[in-house]
Amino acid sequence: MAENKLPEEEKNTRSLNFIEEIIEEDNRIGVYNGRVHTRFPPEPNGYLHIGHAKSICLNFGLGKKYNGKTNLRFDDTNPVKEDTEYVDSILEDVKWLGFDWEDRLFYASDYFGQLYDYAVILIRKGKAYVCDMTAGEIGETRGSPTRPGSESLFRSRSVEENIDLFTRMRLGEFPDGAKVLRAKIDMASPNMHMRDPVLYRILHTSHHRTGDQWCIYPMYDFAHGQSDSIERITHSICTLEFEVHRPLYDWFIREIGIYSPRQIEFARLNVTYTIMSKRKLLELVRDGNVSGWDDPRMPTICGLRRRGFTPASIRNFADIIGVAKRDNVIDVSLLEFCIREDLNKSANRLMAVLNPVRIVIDNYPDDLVEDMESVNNPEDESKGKRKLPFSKSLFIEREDFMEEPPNKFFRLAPGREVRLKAAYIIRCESVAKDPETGEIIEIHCTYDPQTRSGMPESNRKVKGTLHWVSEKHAVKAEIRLYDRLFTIENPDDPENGKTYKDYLNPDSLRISSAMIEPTVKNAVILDKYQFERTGYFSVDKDSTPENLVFNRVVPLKDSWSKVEKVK
RNA sequence: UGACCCAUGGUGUAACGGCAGCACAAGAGAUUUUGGUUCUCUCGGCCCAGGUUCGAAUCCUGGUGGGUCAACCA
Repeated sequence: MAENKLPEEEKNTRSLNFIEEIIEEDNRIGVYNGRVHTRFPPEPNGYLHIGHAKSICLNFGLGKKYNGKTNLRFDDTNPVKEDTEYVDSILEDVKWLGFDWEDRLFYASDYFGQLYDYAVILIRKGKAYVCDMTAGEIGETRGSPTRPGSESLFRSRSVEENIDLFTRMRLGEFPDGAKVLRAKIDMASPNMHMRDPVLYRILHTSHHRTGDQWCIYPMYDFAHGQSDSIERITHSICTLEFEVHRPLYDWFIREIGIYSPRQIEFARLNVTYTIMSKRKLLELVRDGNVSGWDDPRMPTICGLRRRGFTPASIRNFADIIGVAKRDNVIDVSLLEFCIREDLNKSANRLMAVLNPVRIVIDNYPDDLVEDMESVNNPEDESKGKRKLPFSKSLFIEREDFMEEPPNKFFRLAPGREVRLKAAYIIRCESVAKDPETGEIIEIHCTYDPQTRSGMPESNRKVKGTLHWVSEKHAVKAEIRLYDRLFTIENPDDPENGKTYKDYLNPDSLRISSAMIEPTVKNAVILDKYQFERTGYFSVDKDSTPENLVFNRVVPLKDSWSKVEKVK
């Protein structure tokens, strides 16, 4: 009993990350009456990636941990970039990751009316004004981080004039770019975001949800905090680059005089050998460097899903990497560890030969077929067993045979014995080669009938165990082998004169085929298997019953190839 | 030539003034009908300099290094 309790206790006493500390302190003081309400606020202008997954797991995880709630809100304030295609994919991805926003799906565009009223409040307080300068002029008069800006000539317009102009902006009397609404704060602030930021711009563009109802749209800064406020969010968690926005976030809430959530910033996720920037990801798709947003090499959620990652593995990854404020680059091997750990326990095993060479058991009866029994998953007895047809002519991996084996080679070689998993121990007697090329065509073996799995003699120790598949029963499938998309750890940090594109890995996709045991015929899209001794594979969406296609999620750990490389 | 943020093994992340721990990676061994899994072990760290203190990774000061900020993007 007491022992059963231990892991539970450990879990509860696990140290808190800095956000949890803030929340617990807020709860202790009673700032939000012990209420915890978070939100995940994507802009629907692209597909979600593993970095978003970190944020999703964080926000929904916090909601769950503190018996609170988590909203899904689309930050859709820029109709130029946004589209329902992205809304749909985001909905699907969050759901797939295993999170539920229940009845709390919101859009910043739901609040356009309210936001407009907030702007009017600021105007009436003399805290906002309509400015006629061009974008260029506003930029020039903003100054620089080290030099104060200068005030707009329109800064002193009367409240009445501002109300009139803002109303007419909304009515569509002015063309795009003619006027903006600006906050009246401080053009000399050391924080650039406080130098009379733009609140509203004129955009005669149809919005994916509000259509042509509006021709002025709020900027991020004017929409985000107020949306949080409207939804009674307690802790508004975002990434580090918004840290300098926080004074402005608080300024709007205070000046408008509404409920105040608390913005907290954490360091975004980076992973080695890939990129996380939406813009660059989009370029890869547009330039055809990958097949699409869901290319299995992409760090997108849909890419990882297609590759064969499980929601649990990604959630676990997000949990393990932690949350802090310092910049970080997570080693991709940690992600690989997470999916291996999950699939090792959940994926059934299959015999699949990726690079086949024929072996003939010379002393095995020509037409005999025996059913060999093999466990589906040694980690999970409940997964049962299956039958593998065995016959005279088989395939094994070409790499599992060497004519002149080095020291620690435990596999098949002339005169050597190995075990065929779940079947017999065989001995290599001779090798048939192509007289022209010298390539091995056939390996001739003999088997020991007393060593069939389960028989007493089968306990004989041999150095190696190989996977195999019966030639006439084998099912051929297409195999897609993936490697990292980039050749350097941090493609975002290229050498002088180069860009991330210069580091694209030309071998990130290798298409091959495999001979697989007949059980594989039952495989359907997204099914995951461990191909014995080689790796984890997932059925691709291109797969059909006649033409199976597998993605390699990740290879098995391979300490032999390491030994080989050292030589 | 500014403001703000950050700094713990190779990579991440703990420590709340009291023995620097965990995970991944790396290395060694045991087990194994997967060179997988599992188990054991090893390697390796507080950016620097002062100060406060009986005692500092932790607090203070000053350096150094890194990041963010000058879209009518989010």
